Amino acid sequence: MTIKDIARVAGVSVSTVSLVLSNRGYVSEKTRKKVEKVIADHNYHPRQSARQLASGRTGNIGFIISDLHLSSTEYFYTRVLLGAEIEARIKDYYLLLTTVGDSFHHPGDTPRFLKGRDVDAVIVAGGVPAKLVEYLHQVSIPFVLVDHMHHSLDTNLVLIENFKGALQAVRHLISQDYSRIAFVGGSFRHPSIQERFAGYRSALDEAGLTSPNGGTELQYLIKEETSSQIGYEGICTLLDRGVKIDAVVCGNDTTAIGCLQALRERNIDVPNSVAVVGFDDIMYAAKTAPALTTVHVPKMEMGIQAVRLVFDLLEHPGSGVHTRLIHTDLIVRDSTSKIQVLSEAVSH
Amino acid sequence: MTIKDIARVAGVSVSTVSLVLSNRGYVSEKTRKKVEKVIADHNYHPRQSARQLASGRTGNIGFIISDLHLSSTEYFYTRVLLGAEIEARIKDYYLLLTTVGDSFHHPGDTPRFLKGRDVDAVIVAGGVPAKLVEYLHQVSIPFVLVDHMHHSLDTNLVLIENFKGALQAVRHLISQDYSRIAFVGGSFRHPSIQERFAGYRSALDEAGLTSPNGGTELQYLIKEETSSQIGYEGICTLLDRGVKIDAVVCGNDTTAIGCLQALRERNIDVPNSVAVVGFDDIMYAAKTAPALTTVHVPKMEMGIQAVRLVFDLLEHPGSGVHTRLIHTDLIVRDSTSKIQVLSEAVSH
DNA sequence: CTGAAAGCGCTTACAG
DNA sequence: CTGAAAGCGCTTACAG
Repeated sequence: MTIKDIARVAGVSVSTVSLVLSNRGYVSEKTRKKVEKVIADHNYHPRQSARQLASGRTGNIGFIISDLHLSSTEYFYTRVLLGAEIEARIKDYYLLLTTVGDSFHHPGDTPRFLKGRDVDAVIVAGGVPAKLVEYLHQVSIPFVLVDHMHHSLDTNLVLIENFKGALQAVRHLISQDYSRIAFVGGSFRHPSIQERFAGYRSALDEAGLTSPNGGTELQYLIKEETSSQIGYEGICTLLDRGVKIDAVVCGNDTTAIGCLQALRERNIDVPNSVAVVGFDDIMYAAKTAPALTTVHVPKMEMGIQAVRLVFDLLEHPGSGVHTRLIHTDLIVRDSTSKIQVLSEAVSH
Repeated sequence: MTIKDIARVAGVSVSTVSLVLSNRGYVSEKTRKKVEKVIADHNYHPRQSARQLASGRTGNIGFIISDLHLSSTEYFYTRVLLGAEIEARIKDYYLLLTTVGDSFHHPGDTPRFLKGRDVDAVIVAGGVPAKLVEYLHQVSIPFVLVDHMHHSLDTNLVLIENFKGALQAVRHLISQDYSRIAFVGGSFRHPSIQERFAGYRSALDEAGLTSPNGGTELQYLIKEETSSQIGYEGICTLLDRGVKIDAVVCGNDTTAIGCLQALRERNIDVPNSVAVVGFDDIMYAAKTAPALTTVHVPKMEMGIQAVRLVFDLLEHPGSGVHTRLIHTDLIVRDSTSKIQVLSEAVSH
């Protein structure tokens, strides 16, 4: 079945069927109904490739994510992708997924959907090489960075309330009478981690808890990709230095899980001796022992907002760059609740 | 730049350029070189949509996964997807991802890439409604089921050595002097779990460990989707029944993590009082306390094999159905190693 | 081994 | 509000 067949059966021209299909232009109610019935009766679906070729639009959105993010420690961007997929489906767009390594050189590393221009726009999730962002900018394809920024280019963004989230987490710790609050985090060049760290410091300042030397003895900051390994090493390093801490704020949940592991191995009670706070609220955060207090980030919502922003860009070209902030919430669980009965399964 | 421009610059016909592009037919070495140079010089890439329309092929593979698998407890199929993506890229195919719910009715739930026939073939990862499989069969599109089967249809398959894996896991437990070996698993209708359970029972039979009443008092089998919650409840149920166990084999790692949590809360020492074995070797398996002994399943390899099988089907239509078995390996970690020094961080 | 030409199934000005 | 026709950029028999 082609559009021609539908036109013939419905007794109208091909143009009219096309107008009905794309839901545009002026078609009389009567004609529309008639055509729609024939389409439904024959279970007709236009061929995407023909539409693409004729219209010059692809109906695809490229989704770029780093190898590391997708394949190692992160259970974060998968959910962003899922949200994006669900939103894209509404407007009948397809998501074309690809991964990039930690270096980028055109054309060897250029995602193939960019070479053939098989996408109308691109979503970048998480950290990628700056050169890739510059390339996207240079070829002037509409694109959105999710949970990532370029140091100088002004781009469309979907960002998390990292600063506020960390601030609230530390305020919570302080309200629970913790005062020697450390920070452990990897991926320190990632803007989200930097902002979380900044929120942490502001909260300490605000409470007058900043130590004379700036509190650097309480900080373990590493450039490497965030992981549980870094949390493990972070705690061990601080303790081995003899630093007195009664709480630790982590760059994200994965890191916090490593902290919990190290504390467990050293028989340090959480939360009575040391409290632990994560960030992201990945699924495993609720499964740790004790269950992890963390800052909830609505990951699917990030994907949804990214796709909506893409549609806006496509519909209103030349409207400048836009930023959408994603709201966070502190989730208080057992890892920061000092007074508790041990060995009791209440989380179920 | 279009194929016409390339032909003009190279001084050949459009047909010749097309032949060079698709790397088919007979083109003289000299002509080929000449054309390839022009293509490279102008950084020309053919428009997919035009190729698709003219050839009748889409260059896309549909990837279907259930909502539950992608969005809840599973960190398994994401890796299968990644492997598939990497392999598809080699032949310049795109993967079109979609999720399906736990019921399926045509046409409401039909993935849109099937409606418009935007894919040449389909990969189904994990459990999906039987009706969806029947629909794929009925519209006679080439498709491969990964880690899943239909009860009566004969389809192309990529399967795990579940039986052998479970058999080896239990043999290992027996060699470590465990003898009261329980099985805890969800998704009991899923063929992989059934096979794992069958392997477990065969190993017990083989060792003469089967109890008079068939050992059902050692089994906790649930139809619900596999999760850590099920592992938690499974252990609690068995213990509350007063069943004596010294080891537990789980349907998968996620379930095993729930078991570990329950045992920890009841202050039952793992592995000295009870050993725990998982299946899948998800990333978190190495991060649990104690680290989880499990059966390694090469998840990316499953995706790679699925895509290769798809290509075979596309290249050799009518060659019947094929099954590819994915090899597994037992990974022995701390959760089954009775004699160990406690509180020592050796896994790093 | 190479070229001329039809055709894939749509969209989009344009004319009426 | 509707129709006729050009055109999107390729592939593929077919002829030579």
